[in-house]
Amino acid sequence: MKSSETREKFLKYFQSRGHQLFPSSSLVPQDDPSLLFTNAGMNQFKKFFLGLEKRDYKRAVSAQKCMRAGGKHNDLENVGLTARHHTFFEMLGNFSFGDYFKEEAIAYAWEFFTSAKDGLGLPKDRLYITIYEKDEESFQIWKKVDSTLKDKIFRFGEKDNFWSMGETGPCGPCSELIFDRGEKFACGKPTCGVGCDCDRFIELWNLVFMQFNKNESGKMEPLPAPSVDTGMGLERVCAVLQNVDSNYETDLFLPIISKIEKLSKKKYSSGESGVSFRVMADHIRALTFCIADGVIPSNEGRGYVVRRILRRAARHGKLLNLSSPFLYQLTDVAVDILGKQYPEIKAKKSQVDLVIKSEEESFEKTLDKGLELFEKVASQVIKQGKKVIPGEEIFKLHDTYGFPPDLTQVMAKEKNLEIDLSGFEKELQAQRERSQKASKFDTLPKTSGLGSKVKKVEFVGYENLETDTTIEEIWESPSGKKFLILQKTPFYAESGGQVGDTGKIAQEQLNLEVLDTQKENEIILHLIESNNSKVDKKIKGLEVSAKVDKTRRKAIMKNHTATHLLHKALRELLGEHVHQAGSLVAPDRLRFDFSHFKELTDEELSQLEFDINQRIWENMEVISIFDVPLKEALAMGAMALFGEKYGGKVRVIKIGDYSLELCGGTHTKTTSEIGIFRIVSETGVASGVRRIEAITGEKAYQLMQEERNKLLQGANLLKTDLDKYLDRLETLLEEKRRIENRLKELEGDQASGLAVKLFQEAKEIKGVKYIAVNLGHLENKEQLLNLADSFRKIPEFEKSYTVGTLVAQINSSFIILTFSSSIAVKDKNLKADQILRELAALAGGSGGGKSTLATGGLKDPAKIDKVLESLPVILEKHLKA
RNA sequence: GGGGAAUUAGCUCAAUUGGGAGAGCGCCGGCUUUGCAAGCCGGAGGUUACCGGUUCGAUCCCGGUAUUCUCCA
Repeated sequence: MKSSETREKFLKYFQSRGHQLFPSSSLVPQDDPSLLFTNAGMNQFKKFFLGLEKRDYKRAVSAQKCMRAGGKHNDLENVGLTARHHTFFEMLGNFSFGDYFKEEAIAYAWEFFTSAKDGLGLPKDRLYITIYEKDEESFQIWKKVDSTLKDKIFRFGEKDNFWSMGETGPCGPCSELIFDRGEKFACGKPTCGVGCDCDRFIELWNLVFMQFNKNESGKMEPLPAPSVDTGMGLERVCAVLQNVDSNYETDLFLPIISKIEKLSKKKYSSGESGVSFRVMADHIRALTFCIADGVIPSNEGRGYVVRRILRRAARHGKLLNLSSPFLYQLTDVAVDILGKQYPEIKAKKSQVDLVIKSEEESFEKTLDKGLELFEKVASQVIKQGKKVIPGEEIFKLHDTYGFPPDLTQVMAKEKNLEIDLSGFEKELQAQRERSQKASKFDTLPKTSGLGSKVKKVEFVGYENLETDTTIEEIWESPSGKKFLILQKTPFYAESGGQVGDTGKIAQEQLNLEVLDTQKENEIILHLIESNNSKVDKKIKGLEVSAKVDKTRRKAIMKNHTATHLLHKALRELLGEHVHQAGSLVAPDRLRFDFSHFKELTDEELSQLEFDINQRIWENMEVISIFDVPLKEALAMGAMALFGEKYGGKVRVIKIGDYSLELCGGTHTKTTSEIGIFRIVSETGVASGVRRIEAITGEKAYQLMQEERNKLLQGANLLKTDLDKYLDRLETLLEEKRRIENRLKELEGDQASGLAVKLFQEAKEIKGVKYIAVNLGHLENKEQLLNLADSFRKIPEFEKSYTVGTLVAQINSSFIILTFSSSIAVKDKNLKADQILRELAALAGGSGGGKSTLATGGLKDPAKIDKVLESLPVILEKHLKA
């Protein structure tokens, strides 16, 4: 059975049994900071299970894309070595939100697996069941569903068969369907059986029964409406159905492997020599999907996971003698296999290719750098007559320069060197401990538990900026922040990049300043000053008026609408590969991050600014449309980030016929309200991501005023008007250059004249000429050095034994310089730096330099004469020695 | 979140223990030569990322900030 057929059958089976079909949610979890990647089908339904959101449907089915790499579930290291570990995989699942429970879930699962008509038709005799040891109920149901199972139900403890969402919250027993792949796959241990970790008894489907709610004291209370969450790994099931030994031999992977064979001109084998093929086949899927979902390689968080996956794949490609870049050529096949089910990878393929290719190229650079360092290290080891590269060095190459240790090993072998792997491991372990220690105190934000006390707060702030309402609840966060919750509110809570509103909540005896507005799920929290003594439980139920700071909010609205214009203008100017990668909408500025590969040119930036201003002048209407079904919105061509909540209804912001975007934020009524749009900066955020900061309205006007004032001041200084500003400046600069050159020339002449004069007047001691002069004030050190240079240009100078000392005052400091002719250094050992140090010491100074030229400073100006007089004395001393 | 590194001309990179900021490519001008490639000479271009400290003196040493790379979580 083809994989697409298997997936299709699953979705159809449950759809025809009242389950709503949900498309896969994004690999980037929405509103869930505790999760690096979406790693199970239930992620997108978490809110329903927690009862935070209600929807009309009680049953759902989905094929969910998942990643397990980095974080708690980390399969990265195993990928390629086993038949069944993946970074990216698909999870098929059916869900019940307080509707059916164990009985139906088990019956469905059994029927789907064993029925040849509606289901997969798996042979019953090869199937086994596991349950939680204390879950008698499931045991009875399984027996009832099929009496032949009686002896094939195995009980396991909490570790294997009890599931929980976190420390607290929903939890319950689970039951797994196990398939026996036969003797051939057994590990051979005497203990081998159901539950063994080897490849014989593999878990195909896990049914989770959410039955309890674990509260903070650890007590488990029965849930009023128990739920079901199931997950089946598509890749495994396909391996079984296609009767192949490994997931990699299914139609989900084989075409990718064939393509690698073609590119590398090497043959795949299922054994150890096939590792690189499997790693690449797995990783290219992960890369394609991650990047399509907007995760771009970077050096932190999930972007870093993607970067590591890419590099690992690139390394394995190199083992097959492929020459970089090559990975991006594999996305074709991945898209062929999965593009129908997940259209986003098809839509973003060209962007994905670009990202992969440029990342491969940058890895290549990293390797080159590392190679150089390796050569250095290796030659040092050889020079020391040693045979082993120390672990510290391997670690440094890896830690600082990203040079993989396995590559170090290969390189070392070529030079007949060994590497100290255990030393490397030790260093790595030490780093791990350092990191863990540092992040120990970093606890995840706890939820307030408010959900049970307060229901959804009505937001009236799209239309009104003030309203009368009542105080519903007061909540103090663990860190001591105080929040008010109102029955309804005009305050916009921070979301979608738009900052929270500020303002006042007031009543006759009460006047509270709202410092910020946040939200938790659908509860809007108003942050108020915590030192206000009137804030206590007594004000609960009080009728108040809530007023948003109007000026601030209006500035925010201008910036938000401008952000939409910017997004659209960028796509028109640069291309469809531009996607939003984050944004900030504040009262004083807006910041917009987007995917793009080059710095924007000055021309592009001014074009962009012009385009947006033109939209403003066109006075386009900004319309918000509420409660549009997502599907419809997308059909209208609305821009949306993948991973918007599917199935739900959304709000769409339409600006004329120009821009259409999903958005919950607040906007101006027309574009002309924005007034002026000005780009302030364009910078890089990460590779492939650019950032534009801009200002609007009054802020932009202020900037223009400031700029004009600066120009006028400049023109004033240049004694000209703005028209001739540039001409005047150019002339001035040209003039300055000419004068500088002329000055240099004159100074040179002067200096060489002075040098000749001083050289002629030089005194002599024991066959060595010496010069000691106080030059008085000089402009800069350059002049002093020039003079010293001028001596060298006198032909007789370098033929003579000459030492000179010059002192000058530059600004407030006294500089001493000593020079020595080359042969004086060579034949008489009269080193300028040495002599200088001795001289300077006489006036509390110090200095240094080269043997022919040295400079230093003097602290005591009264002793300058003494210093100059001492030169012959010191020379004499040196000549004697 | 924690560690390690890097940042010098438009680009790629130098600068011997702290002692006058350089090369190659590119750019501009001139010359030479006319099959092309090029060659020769000259020139412009730098707040050595930013801020502070130590020092007579900092590209170099120390501290902080920013950005990028890299490893760990």
